[in-house]
Amino acid sequence: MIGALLRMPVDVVHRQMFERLHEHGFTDFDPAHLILFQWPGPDDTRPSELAARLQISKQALNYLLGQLEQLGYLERRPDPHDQRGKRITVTKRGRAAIRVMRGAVDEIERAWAEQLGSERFAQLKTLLLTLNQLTAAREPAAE
Amino acid sequence: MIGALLRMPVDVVHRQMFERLHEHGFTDFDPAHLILFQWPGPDDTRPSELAARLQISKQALNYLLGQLEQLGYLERRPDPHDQRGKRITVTKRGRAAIRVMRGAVDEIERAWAEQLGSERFAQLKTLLLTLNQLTAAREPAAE
DNA sequence: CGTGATGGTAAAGTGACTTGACCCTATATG
DNA sequence: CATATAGGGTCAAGTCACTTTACCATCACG
Repeated sequence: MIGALLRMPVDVVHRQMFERLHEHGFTDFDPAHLILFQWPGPDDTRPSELAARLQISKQALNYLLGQLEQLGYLERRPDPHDQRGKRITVTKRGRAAIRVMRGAVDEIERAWAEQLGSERFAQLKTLLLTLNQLTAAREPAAE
Repeated sequence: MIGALLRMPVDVVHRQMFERLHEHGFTDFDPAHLILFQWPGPDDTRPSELAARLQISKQALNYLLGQLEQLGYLERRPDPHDQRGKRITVTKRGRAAIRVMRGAVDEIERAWAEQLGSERFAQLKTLLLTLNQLTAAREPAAE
């Protein structure tokens, strides 16, 4: 049952993000694009590096990059240090969308802090953080 | 960043479940099937009711039910009280798989309780639970 | 009864992926 | 220097968990 307990807040965050994105006119942003903007975001990273981090194939990433480039959220430009490679650059529009998403998350956090009380909410965050660190220690991230 | 904090434990639970399922010979169980076995499980429910609960279309559910029936995890039998309807019945094999999944979750919970200390883990669960209740109150579940 | 709602299914389409094959450039080795 | 091998990226085709559309069968009701 802990699975549901954890899953539900994630859903709430996602819903809030899309609600706010929609309100701010980012109606072309798709749920599938979210994965790309997970912390710390795609700015100034190489596609293959990002694909590895996100645990999807280079092709799948490229497919999403193509959409997001066409929508004007980011650009793929040649890597100056490696003739083979590209680097992803988040555009102004992309940064604006990120701000909206971060704002939505902040909003949720404030609401939760208010409902739980700020010290209990701080506890929750600390507990989740240590849990992350503990399990991250046991499961070395893909290199 | 709270998104990542919440998402990661969910992933850990899923990975553990599939590891254990695999070890117990349920190698044909697919990640897509997981949604069907979310609490409280599909046993003795009608397909359309379950589809509504899971927020997917009746057709999508039926597609998954077909697979799981073929794999012997459950059966669709006519509803005795309604000639139109069916009822889902979890088979012996299905119940065995559920036991393995629940066991995997228990295992994770014990590990976390050990790492965080049992009273801090209890705190975490309580906090998540109240968070769920609070947000559930604000967002009435689909009827 | 018959009319509209409800439960289920068949068929076709969609889209986010995967696998496989390939090109180009970089790096290492003889 | 030459050549092999590895790494970064892309094109093409296939897969599969869905959705949309359309439809049949049964139920509840006036």
